[in-house]
Amino acid sequence: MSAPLARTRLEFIEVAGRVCQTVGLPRSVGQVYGLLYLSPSPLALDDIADRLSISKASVSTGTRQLVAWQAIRQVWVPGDRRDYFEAVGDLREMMRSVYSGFFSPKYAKSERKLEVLLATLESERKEGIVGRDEHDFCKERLTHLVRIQGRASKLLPLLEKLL
Amino acid sequence: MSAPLARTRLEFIEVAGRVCQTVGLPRSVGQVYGLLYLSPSPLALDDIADRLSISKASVSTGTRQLVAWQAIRQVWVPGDRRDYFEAVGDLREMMRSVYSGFFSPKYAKSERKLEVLLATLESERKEGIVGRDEHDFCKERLTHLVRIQGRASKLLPLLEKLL
DNA sequence: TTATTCGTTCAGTCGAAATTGAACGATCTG
DNA sequence: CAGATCGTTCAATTTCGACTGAACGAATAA
Repeated sequence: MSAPLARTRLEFIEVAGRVCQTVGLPRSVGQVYGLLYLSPSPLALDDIADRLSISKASVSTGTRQLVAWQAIRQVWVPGDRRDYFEAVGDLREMMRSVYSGFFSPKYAKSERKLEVLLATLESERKEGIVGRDEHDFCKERLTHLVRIQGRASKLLPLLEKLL
Repeated sequence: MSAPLARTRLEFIEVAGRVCQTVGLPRSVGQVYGLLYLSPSPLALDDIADRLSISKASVSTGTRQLVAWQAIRQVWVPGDRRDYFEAVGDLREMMRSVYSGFFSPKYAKSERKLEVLLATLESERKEGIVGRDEHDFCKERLTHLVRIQGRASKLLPLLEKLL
């Protein structure tokens, strides 16, 4: 049994859940993080499940996700063998790990993909599958993408520092 | 009847679709844009539907979305009363409008929400619903979010220029 | 006028992902 | 040792939203 959550925290949890949902992440992940972010003391897994009225299974998977992103950390509470969690105060660590674990691989992949596409385009030009005009047009557009994406790959790490 | 698409364009369409999907946008939107981006000449709505093998309904909603974002534009082809579409070559226009039409409102909303939450927290403190410790802790975390989000709102427009 | 063509809208379907409840292994307790 | 507690896993379910087909109004053509 624990004191009910203040409206401030309830609404924050709601917002965090919605934010996650609109970004394509499970709502429960946002709720767990929202709860922990405004929690002065660490919470155990069943506390989280109770307070959010969601299943322990969701909390289990959610916390694992958040731990992997370093958005929360697992802390040990003497005299209790349950797992406690607390939110990481500084969000930069989280953003860094989310970037390097999620965005960075995607960018690398798309970068390679663009190169492959340009090569394909050339070979298709040689085989006469695409005409000269179409080839020139596509090449220009694809190289434009390569330029943009090159700049982005330089800018994003910088952004992470400025934030 | 129209010439089949070269493998370059097919694969590009696939990539564009996947990218949209991972960002939480409909795959069809990405496909439409991908097709148009590598299209030397404008395409009509049924052309798009045929080449992508998706329904006209999807294309209709997709193009409307993309037009709103200024990612594509509607062009008029003399002698044909159908709507033709072409991709906007320079992506900066698109990013600007996507930012001001999608991200910016969200940011403004969340900013307001944070202020409201801070006010709620104060009143709940006055009513004794939250103790002093909890109040201080939550206030610190919330103001931290306000700081970050303030910096973000300044940085994003800058990023749009640098890209 | 009637018959087509074009694009949009809307209710219904479908699939993918989130969430759940139950079962399980592991670890502590009495 | 038996009993209880804790966290994870997995199959089943629910939920959510993209996608579709059909119906519709508007605009053109015959």
